[in-house]
Amino acid sequence: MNRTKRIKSIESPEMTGVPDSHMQILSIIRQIPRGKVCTYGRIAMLAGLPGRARLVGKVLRYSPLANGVPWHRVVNASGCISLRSGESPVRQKSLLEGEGIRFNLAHRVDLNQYLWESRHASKRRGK
DNA sequence: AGTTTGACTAATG
DNA sequence: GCATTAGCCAAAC
Repeated sequence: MNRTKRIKSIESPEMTGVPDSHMQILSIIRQIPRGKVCTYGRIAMLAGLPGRARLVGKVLRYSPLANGVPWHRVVNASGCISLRSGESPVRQKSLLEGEGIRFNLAHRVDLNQYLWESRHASKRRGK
């Protein structure tokens, strides 16, 4: 399957520069409900791109935030906010706190409590 | 065309 | 828990 191959011979001359993988990733992020977070790695996995966590970050960086994508609900595997240098994590933190998400003293969220696991799962995660 | 970089992560020590 | 390493891959040098 060609996930990075962009088809030139498509009916629409426009919008041919967006790889399928990016659309998949954005699609997953859009499903993160309010008050929950998801990790880069898990998003990649749900998008059918296991191991491509960095691609998720890249997509978010290049994607205009005007896409209705709840970018602020994406944190790293440690529950910390990962932001590009230059940007303050305060904004993302505020947005999450506004949804009822609490941060601990290490500025981390409790993934045990807030991680969105996409429908089913319901795996036993400690207590 | 080779190297570096990055909104990442799991595995080690 | 922190530092290092290795995998990852597309864009930027």
